[in-house]
Amino acid sequence: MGRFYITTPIYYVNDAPHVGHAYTTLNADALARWHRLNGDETLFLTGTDEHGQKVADAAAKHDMTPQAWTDRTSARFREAWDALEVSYDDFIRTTEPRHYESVQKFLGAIYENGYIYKGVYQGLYCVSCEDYYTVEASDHGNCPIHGRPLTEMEEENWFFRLSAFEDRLIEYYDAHPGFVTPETKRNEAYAFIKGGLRDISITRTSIAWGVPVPWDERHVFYVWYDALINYLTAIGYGRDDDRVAAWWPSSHHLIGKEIIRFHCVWWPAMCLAAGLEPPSHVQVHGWLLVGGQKLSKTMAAEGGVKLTDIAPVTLTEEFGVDPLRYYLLRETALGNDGEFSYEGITQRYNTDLANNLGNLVARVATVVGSKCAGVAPAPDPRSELAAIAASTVETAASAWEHFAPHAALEATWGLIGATNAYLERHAPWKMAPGEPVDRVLGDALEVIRLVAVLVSPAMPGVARELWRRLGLAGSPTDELAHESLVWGRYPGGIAIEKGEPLFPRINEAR
RNA sequence: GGGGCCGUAGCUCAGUGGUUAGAGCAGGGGACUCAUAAUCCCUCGGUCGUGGGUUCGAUCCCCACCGGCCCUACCA
Repeated sequence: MGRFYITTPIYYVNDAPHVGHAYTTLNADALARWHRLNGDETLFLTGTDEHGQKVADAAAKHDMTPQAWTDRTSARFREAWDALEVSYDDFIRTTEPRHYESVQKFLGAIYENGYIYKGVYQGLYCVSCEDYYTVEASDHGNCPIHGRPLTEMEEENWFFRLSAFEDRLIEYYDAHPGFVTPETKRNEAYAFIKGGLRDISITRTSIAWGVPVPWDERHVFYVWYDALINYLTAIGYGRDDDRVAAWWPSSHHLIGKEIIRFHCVWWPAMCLAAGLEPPSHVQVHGWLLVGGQKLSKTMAAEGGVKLTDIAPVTLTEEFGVDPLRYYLLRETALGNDGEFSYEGITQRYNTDLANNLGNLVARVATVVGSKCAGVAPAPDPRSELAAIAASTVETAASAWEHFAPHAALEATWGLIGATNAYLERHAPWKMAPGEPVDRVLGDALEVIRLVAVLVSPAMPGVARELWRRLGLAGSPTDELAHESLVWGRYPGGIAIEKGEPLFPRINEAR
């Protein structure tokens, strides 16, 4: 038993919560739930990034103060996560006083350590991006993102001496092989560092909506530099050193591949500059790409649908919260790009959830009803399923430890499949009531109990419902995994509930 | 311009310097009828993008090319 501190990126409030945000957040949630189940002291942090010119502009457009505006837009994320049963322990907003305090202390420490200096930034500026581009990065003098002409500008800025950390970053990477996973992403970051680092400008005078620079009131910190520090704010940086010391060594950042630079290069360098160890682990995930006919047809007016156009709620209305969670976790290995499609989620729902798990529960309940008068028998301690269950638990546990929810679920469905086959072989529905029937059905019920616990990080609602139908008191997460994920704990002798189909099949090819 | 990733069965993806390259789904056949027209068993199916090279031997290593994609310093 240890500690597990997992974070998502903080989401930019101007975006509406979409499936991409949900993908990251739900993976973090499942990992957090697994670790709690194992008795680890767990801290799961998410939140919103609320500074920058774009936020100030959006607020002005709605005739609101930036604070009032972000109060509203930040709440959308909380609501989305609550609807998806995301069990965050802390929701941080970069506009909170605690964050201002930590940012100023953290960057103040870097300043005092001599890694921040004043310079003049000269370059081609894009007003929409609020950023500069080099001539090479520009599109013939136009912004590569917005296509607008870039203007030549000069601004006095404070710079972070990133270039001073090349060697120390390389050393850190060499000494911590698991710092960034998967390995291909680690190599990407490593190669970038080896390629040479330039100093980066970290303040702005042209913007007011940000954290003031403590030693130069005319400046505010540029959004990214304040945003990263949220991971430390939440554990009390600058306010509670003991808490930082307790949690920071167990930190895991879950991020999308587009922000590798910030998390795998800048952020560890910033930590070193402030006199702190870098975070212990960054887990990078890939992107969900929209595929399939359904989404493209119905949701794209013109051009392709973007994942960012899809709100998680519209999917939960159609499939339910747990099936959506299952699909996002099961379909794609964390770290790889994956495909997100209407057809894909429908297929996962029908095959894995309805046909395999849901049908297993239904058929077992029916036979218990007809052969055991609805009273559950106990499992056989020496059942052939016991060994399969044990290896399933081992595989799943190892997968969760390695940030591989899809593998944990895959293993669990292997056990479900073995149990369906086991029933086929013994055909309890053909046997006369008695001890042999009881053994077979008790074994199947025990598998369902184990499955309830095993799927609880991914599908907490389904886990609770399975538990209830089995006639068990409390919830599947009341006991720690090492106690509950052991063959033979199902007591039997209790009335079970048949209930409606857990996952009614989705027919028709919509 | 620079850097990187990917291309393996109809689909989504695993995988390893060495005997017959795997899974799930889809397809085909059979069994069963407890169950959500579900389940179980068997089965079809791949010149591992193309062309070279290294090697006793490459899908896996190197080079080039073709095709798709990403990053280039604020969109999960």
